[in-house]
This record gives sequence, structure tokens and C-alpha cells, in this order.
Amino acid sequence: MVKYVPNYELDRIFQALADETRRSMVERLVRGPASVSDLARPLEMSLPAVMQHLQVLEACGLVRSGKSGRVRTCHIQPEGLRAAEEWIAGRRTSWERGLDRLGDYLADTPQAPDQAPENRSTS
Amino acid sequence: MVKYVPNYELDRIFQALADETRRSMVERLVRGPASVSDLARPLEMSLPAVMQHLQVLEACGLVRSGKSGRVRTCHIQPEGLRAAEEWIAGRRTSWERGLDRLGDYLADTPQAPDQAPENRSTS
DNA sequence: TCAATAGTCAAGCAGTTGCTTAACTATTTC
DNA sequence: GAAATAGTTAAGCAACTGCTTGACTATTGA
Repeated sequence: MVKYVPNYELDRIFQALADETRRSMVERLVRGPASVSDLARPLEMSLPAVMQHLQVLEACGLVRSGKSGRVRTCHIQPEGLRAAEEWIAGRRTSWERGLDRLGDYLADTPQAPDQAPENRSTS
Repeated sequence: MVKYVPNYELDRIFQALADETRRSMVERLVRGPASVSDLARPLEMSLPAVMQHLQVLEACGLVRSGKSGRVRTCHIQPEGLRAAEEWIAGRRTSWERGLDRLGDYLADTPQAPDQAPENRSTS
């Protein structure tokens, strides 16, 4: 059947994006490079904490940084974002194809014998 | 009422997607509804563990389920996927706009005093 | 009615995460 | 060369995760 190649990279990317602080750092870096202090300024936490978030972002390839003098400059690395986006888009299109097939099936069938489970409040 | 999706919702969605087991459950459900046992069959873990993953997926709205008789049937709920996809796409386009601006700047400027900082080799 | 099936609940445990503080190194700037 | 700036390292800690096992309920089929 389907061979699951565990994608640790996706694990790390989604994990990195699962934190509001790190997402805000990505939002900042998407507008242009920034130093660690730049990234830390709007955040209400210690500099080491910011460094640790930065390390998470670097470990999954979302961000790169380099040091010049005493300043470390960080910039975004969009490939990781694209990988995550593509995984989601792939699932969504897969789901939409399923809807198409269901539509075809319903169009070709007098009645739908398929029964939805317990009632759920469609909000 | 207000159709406001707070950011901690994104936290939970990305957190849910940060696990290979849960992503494989999403991949399965994207092809059509499945029972808890269906979801558990290809996974090498106990049924309670699968239930806990399912609860994570339901808590962030990626999956819905309902019970009919003794069978709980799960199906995907694509809005959450779309929210995550849109967050990423928004950042990516923001980054691309930045590239455009950089391109304009470079086109309007005699020489580019760009200084690429040293790259740190993360081991 | 009895046993198999499908799922659920609760406790517990090892490993991870997100933060802190304290102490430290390296680079400017005065 | 002393002080300010920018970042780094390490240790520690509470909360959270992902999993387990054991005991349990509810439904179905013979």
C-alpha cells in the first residue's frame, strides 16, 4: 500500500509554525532581514528565549542567519514555507477531487444510500 | 457573529500537522470518511493512542466525527487546512513583494552595497 | 444470553518545549 | 582600555506530548 516515508522536515516546519512567537518572527523577517535584537524588541521575553526560537526556525530551514561583527542578521528562507504550503495544498486538492467523484457518483445514482453518521451541528 | 479566527487556533492547527501520525490520518480522511479502527489499522500504536491523535485533530477543527451504533466515523473539515494554507501563502506573498521592492531598488541604484554576513554551519 | 467488536476513560511515565536567571564572550564606542 | 552593546551558553523548572496498560461501556451477531 502506501509507503510512509516519515517526513521529519515537515514535522519540524509545522512544529516551528505552531508557535505565535515564531510566527511573528517569520512575519517580521518576511519584510526584510533583522538582527536578533530587532526580533526581540516587540517580544515580551528574554533574549535567550528569542535565541531559542530562532534556533528552532533555523533548524527547520525557515530562517538563515549570519554574524557580522557582533550583530547576527537573520533572513527568511522561503523553501520551507513552500514545502508546508504544498503539503496542505496537496491534501486540499485530494479532498476536492473526492468531492468531484462524490458529485459524479450522486449525479449518476438515483438515490444516495450512503448515510452520514450522527447529526453534527453545521454551524 | 464575528467570524474571527484567533491565532491560537493556528497554533493548534500547525501543532496538529506537526505530527507524522496525524498527517497520515489527514491523508487517509482526505480520501473519504473512516472509522477509528480504519484509521488505526496502518498505525503501529494502540487504539487509545489513535483516539488521542483524533482528539487533537478534532480540537483544532481539522476533523469531525460522529458515532452511529458502536462505530465512530471521521471526516475531514477543510476550513482549518485552508486557514493554515492561507497564513503561509500570505507570508510568502509578503516575502515576494519584498523581493519586488528589492528588485526596484537595485534597478534604481548604481551599485548595491549588499553585505552577505557569514553563514553559521549548524551541526 | 453470551461473546466478539468498537470505542472510551484514567492513570502514569519518559521525553520535549518554552521559558527563566546567571554568567559569560566578543565587538564596538567613547 | 573601560564601558556599553550584542549575542551566547548552561542549568533548571513547570507544563505539555505521545505513548502505554488496564479496566471499562455500548453495540452487534449468533
